[in-house]
Formats: sequence, C-alpha cells, structure tokens
Amino acid sequence: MSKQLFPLVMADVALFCLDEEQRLRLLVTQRALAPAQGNWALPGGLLKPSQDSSMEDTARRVLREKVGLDAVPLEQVRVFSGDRRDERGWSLSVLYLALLPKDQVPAVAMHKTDAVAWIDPNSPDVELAFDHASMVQAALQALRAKVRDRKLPLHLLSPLFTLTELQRACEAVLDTTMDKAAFRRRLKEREGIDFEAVEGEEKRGRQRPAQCYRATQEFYF
Amino acid sequence: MSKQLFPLVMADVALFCLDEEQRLRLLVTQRALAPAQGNWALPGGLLKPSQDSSMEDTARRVLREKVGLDAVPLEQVRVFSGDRRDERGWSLSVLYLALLPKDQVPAVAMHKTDAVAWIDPNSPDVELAFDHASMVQAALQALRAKVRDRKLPLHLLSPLFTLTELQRACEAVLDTTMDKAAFRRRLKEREGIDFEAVEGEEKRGRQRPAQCYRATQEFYF
DNA sequence: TCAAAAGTGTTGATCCTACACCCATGA
DNA sequence: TCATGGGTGTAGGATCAACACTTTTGA
Repeated sequence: MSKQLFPLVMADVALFCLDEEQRLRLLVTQRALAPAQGNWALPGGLLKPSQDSSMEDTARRVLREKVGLDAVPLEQVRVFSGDRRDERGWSLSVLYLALLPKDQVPAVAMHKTDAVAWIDPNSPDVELAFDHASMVQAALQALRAKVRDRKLPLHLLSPLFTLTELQRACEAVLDTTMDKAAFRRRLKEREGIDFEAVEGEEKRGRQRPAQCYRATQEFYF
Repeated sequence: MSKQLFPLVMADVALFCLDEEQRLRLLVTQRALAPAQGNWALPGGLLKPSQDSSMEDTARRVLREKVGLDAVPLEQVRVFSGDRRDERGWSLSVLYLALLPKDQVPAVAMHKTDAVAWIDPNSPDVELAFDHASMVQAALQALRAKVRDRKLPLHLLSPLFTLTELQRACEAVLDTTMDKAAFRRRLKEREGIDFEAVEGEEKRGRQRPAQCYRATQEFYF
C-alpha cells in the first residue's frame, strides 16, 4: 500500500477521428516526461484545482495544451483508479471520449508541441503506457454502445455531410457494413435532419453528386 | 477558485431495493458530521489510500461502515466533480450503483449506527445535500438504461425467485407495466435461466403457487 | 456508353403487442 | 364454486434485413 495521503487525480482523453479512408482512428501522444517517458499514451494530465472548475475542464485544458484543440465535445466514460496503475502511487483517472470533426483533423497534424500519432484502436500497433489499453477498450465500448443505440456520431463529420458519409461513420465505429436502404429509411422516419443545403452538392470524383445535409444540435453526441 | 492543492476524493452509493409492495426504493442516510450535518444524503465517504486499493473498495468500505452491508455488487455510474459542489473545496465523487437483494433488506433496518431511510427515488420527500439529487437522477437513468437494454435486475431479488417477481422488478425500475406473455417468451427464448427448483414452490397467500427459478451468474448485473 | 456511387421499392422473416384463454389453489 | 393470480396460445401490426432496381454524373 501507498504511504501518500492524497491520490493523483487526472483526466485522460480518447479522441477518435476518421481518416481519409473513413476508418476509425485514435489519437495517442508520446510522453515527454517520466513516468513512462518516451512511451505512447492517451493524452492526459493532472487536475489543477486552481485552473479547472471540473474534471471536464481538466480534460479540455489537456487537449488544448497537448494537441492545440479547443471546444471539443467531451463525454465521460468512467473512472480508473487504484494504487497500482501508476508507479507514482495511488491515482485516479477520469476517462473522456471525444470525437473530432473531419475538418479539424489537419489542425492536429499542424500542432507540433508533442509527438502525436493516429492509430487503429482495434489493434493498436504501439504498446500503451499504464492501463491505457483498458481505457481504449472502455472508450470503444462506450462509443459502440451509443451508435448501436441509434445515436449518430455526427461529431466525426463536417457540419455539412452526405448520408453515405454518415453511414460510413457508423460502419467504421461498429466495424460492420450496413444496408443503405434501411439506414436511410431509419433516418428519414426519425424527422430531425434538415434537408438539402440548397447548393451544397459535393461533386465527388467521377460519380453522381450527393445531397448534403445538416443536423440540428440535438442529434449530435 | 480554491487555494487547495488537492481535491477531496470520495465515493457515493445509490443503493436501491424493492419494498414489500415491490416499489423501487433508495437508501439515504442522515449526515452525522459537518458539512450538511443533519441533512439527508447518499451514503458516501472519503477515499483512504492506505486502506482502499481502488475507488470501488472505498464504496464497499463505506457501505460496510455506514449500513453494515458486505459483498454488495457495485457498478460505476459516473464522476461528479468541481470546486462548488462541496463547501470544503474542490471535490470529486465517484457515484456507484448498487442493488440490494430482497433477503438482505432487513439487515439494513437492523444496523443502527446511522439514521437511514428508504425513499421514493422518483419523488424524494427529503431534500438531499450537495448535488446528490443529480446523482440520484444519474443512477436512475443508468439503472433504467440497463433494464431497457434487456438486462435483468436480478440483484433486487432473492436467489430463488418467481417470474412474476422478476417482471415486477423490471416494472418497478421502468415505472411501466409489461405484458406477462411477452415478458416470459423473451426470457425462455434467451436460454439461460435454469428451471424449476424442484420443491421450491412459493405458496403465496390464497392463489396458485408459482414456479421458482434460479439464474446463472452471467445474467445478473 | 460504361463504371461508380446515389438513391428507392419490394418482399419475406422476425419481433412485439394485445388479448383471450386455461390452470391450480385457498377460501 | 368462485376469486385470484399463475401460465400459455394466437393473430395483427410494426420493424428489419436482403436484394433488385432506377438515376445521375465523369470519363
């Protein structure tokens, strides 16, 4: 057991995006300091009671400082705690889930204060520090549960999106393929997607252009 | 903002049971110490790093110390944190959900170290301290989500239970009524409830006795 | 005119709801 | 024998998965 009186309190973030081929990707950073220096880990950091007015603030600040991202929608997953998960002693981490809109992915690549990488969350090709492998599992599970529950991962897309893009996003999360007709019928019946951004037609490569949609905030998660 | 370096770290427990009339009830305790002395609140307490090897341990210890319950299955709901929820300063609480088997309810009544009460979680007739009203809401939501998701709140019942008791438990949680035939069909098809505890027939009041069932552990939650 | 992706319609299987019905018991 | 709650069968409606089909564009 530890002799310390207070635990370390921190926030970690599992930040997902879609890559160019619409595959689900997870952001990891290379740790600049001990412990686990040089290892890969989820972006995270210690609570600063004087700066943060909640753990969500901590997570937000961490994202700002480590990846240069602001105003990312966050969702709590769960707490990881114990006297053995961090060599510095008793620690408690609140894990947050975040989805990065397609149009902000380049911003991460630009910001170069820390080494960052996008990895496949299903089969990570790097070893993750601490219990961050479990965290990734938990975050994935939470994300999948939501999509399975008919929620739409709209935050993975740009504000203007096509139905096929939305379907690809759901498929990437659940790692399945879905029927186009059924997917669209479910959406249309649910009444809440605003139609046709009048001239917003995406002229993709060499095929028929697709209708663009915009969703009201309540459909985001 | 607070000047403290470390936050208070604690665990709170939303412990549910069914009363004699199969209604969902929530355990609250009267606070013996400041802050909020004399007010009602969820049972909770501070992390003791030297005794607890995880936050779940903290929750378990709290239940043991405050209500005299041991080995209650716990499930994490989520974290409540911030600099304004507790007058003592920056604080972080991990909320746990627990279901109390019918045959252990009397044990709580016996244990008299703290004043305890069972209240209706939907319309609490007492004012709860801190942000515990939000906690109750969150715990209820988590519980309902599970039952809606076809999970069985078996921990609310004795190990030997009748199908009607199980249905009443689900109904109490969701605050609805369900169709008997449909409920039973769903169960039977799911293959996993062991049948007939040979002589375990409950001879309720003045009607036909009901078949008793026992479930394998994987169906509990 | 062809490939590729957008977008729609149909059909059979499955699940769910509502309700009717029989069964076993205590009074 | 009647009231009460345990337990089952069925029919109609909603939902869903699978697949075939039409449309619109760039090359």
